[in-house]
Amino acid sequence: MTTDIRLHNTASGTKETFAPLQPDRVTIYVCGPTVYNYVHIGNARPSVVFDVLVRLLRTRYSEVIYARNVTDVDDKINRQALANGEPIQALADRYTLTFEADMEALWVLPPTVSPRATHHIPQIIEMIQILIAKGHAYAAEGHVLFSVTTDPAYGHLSRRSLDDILAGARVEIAPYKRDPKDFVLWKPSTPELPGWDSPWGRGRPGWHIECSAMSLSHLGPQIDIHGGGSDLVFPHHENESAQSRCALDTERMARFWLHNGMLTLGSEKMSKSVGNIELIIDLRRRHPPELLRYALLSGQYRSPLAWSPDLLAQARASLNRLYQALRDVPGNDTSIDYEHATQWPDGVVNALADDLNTPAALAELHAIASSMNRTDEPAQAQQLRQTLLAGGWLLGLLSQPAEDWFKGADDGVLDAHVIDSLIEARNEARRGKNFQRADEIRQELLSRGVELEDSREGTRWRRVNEQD
RNA sequence: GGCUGGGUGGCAGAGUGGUCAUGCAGCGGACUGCAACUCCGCGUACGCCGGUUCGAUUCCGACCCCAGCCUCCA
Repeated sequence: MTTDIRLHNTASGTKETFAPLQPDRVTIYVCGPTVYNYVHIGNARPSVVFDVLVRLLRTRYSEVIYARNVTDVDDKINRQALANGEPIQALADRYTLTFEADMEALWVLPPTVSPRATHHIPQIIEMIQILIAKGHAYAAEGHVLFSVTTDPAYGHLSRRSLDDILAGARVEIAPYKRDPKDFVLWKPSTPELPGWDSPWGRGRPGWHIECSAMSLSHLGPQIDIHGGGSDLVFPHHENESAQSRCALDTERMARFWLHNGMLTLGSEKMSKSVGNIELIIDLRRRHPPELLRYALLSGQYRSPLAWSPDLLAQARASLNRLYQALRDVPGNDTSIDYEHATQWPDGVVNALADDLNTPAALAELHAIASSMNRTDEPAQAQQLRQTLLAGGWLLGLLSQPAEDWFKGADDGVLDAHVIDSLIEARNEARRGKNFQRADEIRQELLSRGVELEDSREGTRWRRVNEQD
């Protein structure tokens, strides 16, 4: 009897037991980045969090179709391209590639499909036409707008009434809108901007309709899970839901709406507009990517997470402990295919099944590591090692050899051969009881970022990163 | 102002109506030439005020504080 997967559904505000629409097939859509710059670590949270969810789902369901889109037509992209003096598409392509490289570095498995908005213009136009035909949208002055008052369920996701939304309106209302709350499905483009011919003239899609069309194209009219950052609940997901339901005559767009909390830096949401961001590409230069991933998973996904140097230092120490256990029980298991493993550690699975409780899951990894450290039965130690690695796989952690974690990339200052020869010199001194000389060498190595450990099997070393 | 979510020990962060989270840091011990690693043991906690209860950090109410969102590209 496997534990039910329970997920917090934004639409209901409660944890619900997960069951897909089809018994053995799960569809999941997550809003990816708008590619107009390098992404920051806050942008990576949904990718990492939903990567863990997909890993968990894949242990239970034979087919998990995961779509994570790329928004590659957007006014921010247009502005940035203009500022750079480069073609818009070139800029979008470039940052799509850097985003994918960042995700790969964070050990995020590639989604099943990574649809791009510009590849779905016909589907977007078709969806808009359906909405117009059904009376849910109208064209005005080259724009097409969604008429929110035609959707009785509008507001169901963010749980606010139309009155609440109106009361909060703080922007100038365009004259062509029938209702202040109506939002854009299509807008006209000037000749220098990206545009496509449409029944309403040359233009480009609004942000929300892109996701509705891509989700429909790849996953169908109703999906099991829709994920994204909590800042997308309103208006983005509310609008997406309205478009999809109204165009497709479905009761719900997604069975489950999942939203991750924001990363904060300096007690405020990490965001480009505020300027308090840490780009992944910069963080990767200073820290092992796995450490960044551990840090992201150290908090429950719905809570805000304060990004700080201390968070990284603690992630480093925690990973040291896990890898230390693996280092003490070497195994030849690099070729194991965890996607086909049959045994997953119950503690980790149960923690993740409870609304992706990654902190509890990490605690389970530490419990397994402690058992490994305590046992003196080699067979049991090996079994625990496999368990730890399987649990680590679920979280997307611990999939590199322990030696690689501790020794890291050659930093160009002190290569491994030099370190090994210094260690040999020190051990020669130790054998001659010249402890003063031995300690000098150890201190010399430490000052260059290498810490030694004398174990029964010999002397080991690891790099200590003062940049965490 | 409205709508969400949250306030746990030095830090991060789970969880529970009455025994333990976990990691880091700290303290004592074992191991070690000394360290490191590891092991054993220890400590400090549930924002505030009421209520329910034999008993509340956990349930209920008020209050205070914090974060996110409040649309057409912030």
